[in-house]
Amino acid sequence: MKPVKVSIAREKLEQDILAAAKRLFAQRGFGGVSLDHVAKAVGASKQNLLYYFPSKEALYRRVLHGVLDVWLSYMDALSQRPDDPEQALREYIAGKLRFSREHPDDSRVYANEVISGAPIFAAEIAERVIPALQADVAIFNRWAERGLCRQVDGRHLMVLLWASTQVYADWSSQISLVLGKQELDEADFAAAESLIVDMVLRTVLLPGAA
Amino acid sequence: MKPVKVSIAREKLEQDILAAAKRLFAQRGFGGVSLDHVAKAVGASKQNLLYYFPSKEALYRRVLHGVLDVWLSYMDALSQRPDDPEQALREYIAGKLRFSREHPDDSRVYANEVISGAPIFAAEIAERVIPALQADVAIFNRWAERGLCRQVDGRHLMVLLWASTQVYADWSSQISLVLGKQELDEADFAAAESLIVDMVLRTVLLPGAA
DNA sequence: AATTTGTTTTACCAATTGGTAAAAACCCTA
DNA sequence: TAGGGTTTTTACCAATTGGTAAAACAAATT
Repeated sequence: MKPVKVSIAREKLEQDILAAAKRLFAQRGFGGVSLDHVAKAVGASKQNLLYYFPSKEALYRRVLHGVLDVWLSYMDALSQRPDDPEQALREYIAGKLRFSREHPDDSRVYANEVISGAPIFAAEIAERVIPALQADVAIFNRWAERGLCRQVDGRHLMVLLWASTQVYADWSSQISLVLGKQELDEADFAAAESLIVDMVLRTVLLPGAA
Repeated sequence: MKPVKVSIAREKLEQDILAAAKRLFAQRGFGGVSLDHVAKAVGASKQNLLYYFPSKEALYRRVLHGVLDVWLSYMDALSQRPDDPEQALREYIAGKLRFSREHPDDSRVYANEVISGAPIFAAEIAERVIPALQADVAIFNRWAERGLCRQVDGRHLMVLLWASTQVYADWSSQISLVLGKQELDEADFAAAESLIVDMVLRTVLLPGAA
């Protein structure tokens, strides 16, 4: 078994291509991006790009795979605090909003794929996202059973959490218009976080809890 | 001033083209759709299509314009009940979810445009959506002033309402996976509505109110 | 220095892209 | 039924699309 040797230069160009492709796919979707766009964005030739990624779909899959890695890495906050729903939810929401802030293009690529009906990534979503989600839902249900929180449909609650946090990445252009500024800043994300946390805790926590 | 005479056939084909274009733009975005796709979908030739719509962008603008009409028509529920926040919000949420259910492609076309940064429709969004939104926010603020509801940032609340209702159109493929069914049905929308209404009312209504 | 391996460039390709020009067919009314 | 306007078809076009084949170049190994 030969060790896979990869030169620094190769690694770098490959990463550059992936980064440029992510930005373009986020903005224009799969169909709106040509290999030539991506190649020009990194100062390489289309044929050189095709040496690294054998087809446009292969490139897209690689981008999407990386996006899903990032997306999922922000999703395991619930399991970190299995006995404290309030803190767990606070951290989950904060994490998801941080994802929107730090990785808006990842969010947009993902959103584009999902809006299109996930023609290419349905299988991987089913294999990787759904189990992660079901784990989170299970945590909810355990809290409810133990009397730590109210009974709510965890699946719809998760959908609502995704929607209300990722909208600050995917819809940032429109939200900027709404807020009357060029782009969203820290204060906007803080305001969003406090509203979402407030809503979710009011809904999920027991009336008695402070 | 000649009366604009339009034959039935013409009207029909034009509407067919717009409908097919909407479906395709919803699924693949602007860049992912070719005039030939649209033409084939309605059984016409590309050149015939270009007789009705002089360019691809013109077609897209017409589709988007219609989408915005529909989108806005579901947005004025708040002003209908200026003295009853609870009922107004219930109806607003119900209406927005109905929009997601009845016009998912409109929602997706709009989402695609916004995710792309609204390159073509930023001006029209600023002219038509933002005023409508500001009117809604003003209604909120008046309620709060009159002591009918709690003080919340109406702009972020509206964003949250858009996000949590439209996600049931734009992300229906993923939500279906989450719920383990082929497509969303009435019960799913009812569950979503009850959760969203519950959350929003808990957040917006005064503690004293029933 | 020669050879192997890895990378980039040059030269193509057929199909598709958005769009134009003009001829042909259609339809209504005088 | 002839004419005029409306709609559709035919015939193009240059540019771009994703992709292939092979030659040229570069880097490491012997």
